[in-house]
Amino acid sequence: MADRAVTLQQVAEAAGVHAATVSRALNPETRSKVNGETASRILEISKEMGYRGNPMARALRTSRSMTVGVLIPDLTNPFYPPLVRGIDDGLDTMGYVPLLANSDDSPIRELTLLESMRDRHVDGFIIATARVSDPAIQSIVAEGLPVVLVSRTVKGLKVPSVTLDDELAIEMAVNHLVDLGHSSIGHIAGPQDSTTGLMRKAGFLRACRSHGIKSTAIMETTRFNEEQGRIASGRLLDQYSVTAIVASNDLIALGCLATFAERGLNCPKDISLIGVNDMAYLDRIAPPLTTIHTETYQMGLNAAQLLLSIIGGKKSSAVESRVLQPQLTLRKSTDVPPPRVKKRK
Amino acid sequence: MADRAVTLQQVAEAAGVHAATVSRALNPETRSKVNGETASRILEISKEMGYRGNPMARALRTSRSMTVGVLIPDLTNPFYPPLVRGIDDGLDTMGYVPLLANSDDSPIRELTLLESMRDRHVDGFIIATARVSDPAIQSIVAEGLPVVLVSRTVKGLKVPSVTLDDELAIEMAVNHLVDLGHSSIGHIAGPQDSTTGLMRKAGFLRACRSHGIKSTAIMETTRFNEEQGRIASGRLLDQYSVTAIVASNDLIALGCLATFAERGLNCPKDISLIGVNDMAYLDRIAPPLTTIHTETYQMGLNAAQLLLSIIGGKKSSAVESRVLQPQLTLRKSTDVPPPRVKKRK
DNA sequence: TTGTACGCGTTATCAA
DNA sequence: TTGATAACGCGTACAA
Repeated sequence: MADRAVTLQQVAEAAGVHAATVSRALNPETRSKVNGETASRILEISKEMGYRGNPMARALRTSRSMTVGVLIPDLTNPFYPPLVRGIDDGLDTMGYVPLLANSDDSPIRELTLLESMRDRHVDGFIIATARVSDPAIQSIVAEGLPVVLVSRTVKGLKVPSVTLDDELAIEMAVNHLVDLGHSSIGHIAGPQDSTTGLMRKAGFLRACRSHGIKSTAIMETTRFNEEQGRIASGRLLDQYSVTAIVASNDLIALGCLATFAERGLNCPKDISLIGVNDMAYLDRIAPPLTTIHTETYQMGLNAAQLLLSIIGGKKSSAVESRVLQPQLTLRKSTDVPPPRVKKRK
Repeated sequence: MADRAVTLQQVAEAAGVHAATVSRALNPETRSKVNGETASRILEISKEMGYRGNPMARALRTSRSMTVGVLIPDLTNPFYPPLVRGIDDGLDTMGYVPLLANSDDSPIRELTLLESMRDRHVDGFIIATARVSDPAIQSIVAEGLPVVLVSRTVKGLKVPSVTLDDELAIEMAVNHLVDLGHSSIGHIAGPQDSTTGLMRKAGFLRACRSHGIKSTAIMETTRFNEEQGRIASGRLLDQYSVTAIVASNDLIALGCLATFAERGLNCPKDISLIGVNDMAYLDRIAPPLTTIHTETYQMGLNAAQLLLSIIGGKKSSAVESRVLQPQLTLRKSTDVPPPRVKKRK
């Protein structure tokens, strides 16, 4: 049963022509250079024989592996599965295959992974682990390899990217809270070495300013996760008296909810909360989380499309980055502020 | 900046030896066949020159691609990210890289993907999409390619696998409910063309029998998802009067909760619910879901290890499958049955 | 339109 | 212990 792979040579012999002719006939790009009849005959024979071609030989010859390196922080972070799924589906349309790896947000691991993928001769990269300053990515870009950044970008690096309008996202969140009547609003900011954390904090500051409310109640986290969110929100509540919190993302928001529970705070009656991303199953938690929706799947799909266009020959500097629009998703974690705010000091 | 890859030839010239010698020196397996001094000299020079090697050329020559095909139903199903992460980490230890693809539980897509991966000369497969009868997988196995099944298996196919003890999992669920005093227990079974759905239903029947309770309140779904769970649980409640439901997995349990909400049923006061897998963030929903915990990450890690041992030369028939032990995780969706059960007929 | 010849970068086999 | 040589399977100038 275990036939060894059929080779071009064998097809050629069976068809009574030279291997080169078979190669030309099988490649759509060069098929025109071969007699129509013989071409279709070869096509038929190769199909009969179950010819598949050897991707290694082809890759060695063309130095194109038909693979793409996909780098994300951590697949078990619920933000990424839809993103990766979008990338997968996008790459699949052109016969490309992703080489997926998790960096756990470690710069050295990112470097290792990037180099390992480069050594495997991937045709390009889709990177979701970018930091504001990221030498590893810069060096990959400097080598001239096709790169698309997704979700996060590198400051000052001119590379195509697909991102959420992070500033706008937070502004929408603040606007929503202000509309409800809040004026003491806190922010749990994400890591400031990522553009998402950075831009969202900037958005918070700008929105507060535009509403004329002072915005000192800010705590930063070092990771976008629940634990960090729990700790930071605890510190925030220790130091400030706020009626609402804008979390830099949903995971951090989940941490805030944990803090609320610890302190017997009812959300949204005592305090309102809003997150960013609208990760899966947030509508099922208690309380269902109001959040800013991100089209994560589309983000991945777009990233794949951009990269494919670059691999296809388009100058990297000529492809324009895409910025996805955030969308307010109302649920139950935000409400009007409680009647009276008790000051701590 | 964009140096073209350093080749074996170039290192050889720089070291004043033949390329073959460099090859031998660089490969740990053959290093003993080369003079110790020259070996270390070559090693040093190659490091200096930043020699990386060309995986395509190597693969062409050795017909080993250092890649593994990983097939799952759908990455956005929360069960899979930890599984894939385990696989990733397991493969990474030996320098292998996963080629990930989603089948969406479509048999034809599974076939296409499997063939496409085979054509890419992956060194083996880790498959999480198996159906009870699965010709595509059988033919891959028949071709002699290394395969490890994970989570689900193919009936009658002698292939190493890593699975949960599905029957036991459901038995534990039923036992828990019986301990609480329930005697009218329903089951939302998963798809019966997957061993998980099948075995879990069998476990349900067996457990009921052992407790001497009749177990006719069973509804089957065609997919392991929330929507199907919602529909099936609706039908179950229309036809039977039960005080508790065992869902074949957590997603289905989520669907049950949706039905409860629709009908104004309080869980667990009016009806108890228990799921399987303990997917992420189930402790945050309302009510926190009691479930049977699965070590999903370990499952993936183990699968990778088994596959690597086969690729490493171990006879597939000689590696023993692993069966993971389920674990009852108590939360808030199960309680004693309501005082009086109103019969419908 | 088709065939020839070579090379992509390695590794394996043989001689030396 | 090392060097020479072939071969893995394919694509592509170039010649015919």
